Amino acid sequence: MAEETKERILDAAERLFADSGFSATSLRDITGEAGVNLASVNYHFGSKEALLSAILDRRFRPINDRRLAMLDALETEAGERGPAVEEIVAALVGPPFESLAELEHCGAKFLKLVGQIHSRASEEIRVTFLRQFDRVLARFTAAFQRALPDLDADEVATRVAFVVGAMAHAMTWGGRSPFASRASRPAGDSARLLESLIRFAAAGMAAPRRDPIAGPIPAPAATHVPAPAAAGGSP
Amino acid sequence: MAEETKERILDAAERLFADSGFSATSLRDITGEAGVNLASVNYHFGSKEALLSAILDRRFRPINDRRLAMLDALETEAGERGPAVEEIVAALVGPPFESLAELEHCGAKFLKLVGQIHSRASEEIRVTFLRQFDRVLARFTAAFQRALPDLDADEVATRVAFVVGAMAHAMTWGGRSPFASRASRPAGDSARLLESLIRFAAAGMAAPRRDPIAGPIPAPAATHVPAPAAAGGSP
DNA sequence: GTATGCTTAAAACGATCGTTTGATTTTCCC
DNA sequence: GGGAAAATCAAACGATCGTTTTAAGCATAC
Repeated sequence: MAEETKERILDAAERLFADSGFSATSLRDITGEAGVNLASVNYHFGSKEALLSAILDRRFRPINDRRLAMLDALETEAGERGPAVEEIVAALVGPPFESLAELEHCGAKFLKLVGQIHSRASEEIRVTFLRQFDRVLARFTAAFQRALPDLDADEVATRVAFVVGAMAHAMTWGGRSPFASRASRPAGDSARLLESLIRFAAAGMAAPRRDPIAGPIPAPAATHVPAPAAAGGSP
Repeated sequence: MAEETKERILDAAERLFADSGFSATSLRDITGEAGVNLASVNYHFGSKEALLSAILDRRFRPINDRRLAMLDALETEAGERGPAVEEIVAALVGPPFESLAELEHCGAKFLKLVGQIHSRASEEIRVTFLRQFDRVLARFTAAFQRALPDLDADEVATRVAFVVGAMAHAMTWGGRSPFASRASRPAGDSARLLESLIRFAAAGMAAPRRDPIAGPIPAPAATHVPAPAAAGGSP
């Protein structure tokens, strides 16, 4: 009954961290939900922080391995000119969604946790564990750079960050905006959500670069809008 | 010295919440940083949750007012056919970045807090305060729908969520991915970041819709990749 | 001057946190 | 079957949490 306890803790903690966040979830919540003793967490994992690392490691390692394997296959297949933008995007954002589909309800909450981690990422976690993302991001940024030679390196890195943000947000909220009052999207069509995300991200990555010739962008600052009168602007 | 204490609390709490998150920041951290007494928070705001609401309200109200004012101006100006996609995007994501520029260092940390809230949004906060986002998102979704008549309503809502995610991520991390080891982007070029975001988001919103004719998307599932061997795939 | 209303100050409250302890039970190999 | 190792258990530790209480400052109005 050794491994079972560890996995019960991992599952419960993954679910609770995703729902309520790391700091707001107590070890007593976790052990209560898992049906194990309070001291089991510190016995098996050493500390609460180490438990979080174990959760992330369990899910992220195969995801990142799969991302790199898909990118390898794409680059081998495409040969000289490199894979297309949409293919690279699919290799970057696809594996997390595949994990969602595989784990079905078991580990579905993990994706919410991913979104939380992407936006929080306490310093300790970042330096001790998430170093593997360096490798993944570097590989994908290089692939995008080759597919988009018109963009400078900074622009590519910035747009990759946009893709990661859109992905994390979609994972956390299932494609709906968090504040929309409408009922949330029915579960199960994560394939459709992934398809939409790939199209969106590929088009964004391939957007024309700034200042193809010159001149300021015609959009926001140009449109002079008087500041809204007082506060509380009703409907 | 009444208003000064309240604002010192708001400023310090905004900064600390943005850096460490809501649950991980104690009232003693806040009052220590602000140089005020511990009981001042509960005296002036009632509770820690109410303090967070006050912080969000102080910054979000003018931002959302400005978003709607810009959209109003765009729609008046464009007349029958409605504003362009890029203009709508600029009205949606521009105001938060303008607030960053105006507040400069004073309230710069607020954008990180925005990113945190967009990904966390504890239930109480969501239902009591952030209802105003319903109005904003409904208006902008309708504007996008008019500019992109080929897309169905679900697809528009999904893509708007992607834009919000990319924006929140950019606000939190300043356009760099959170796990990149490189030095963070020098502050001050938030205008460039905004410009990149507008281009990216506009292109993503205007991406061709799914299945212009038929057939599965050629990207992820099609590429058969053998699952990576064992765990621990080294560099 | 005293009284009144707002604000700050210091201290303590009960609750809950992550962690540790030491005894007890279970497991598994010889 | 006996015994060392691994795992679970109840209980408590010190620390810190959000909140409350009580008293002291300090203006202004009478």
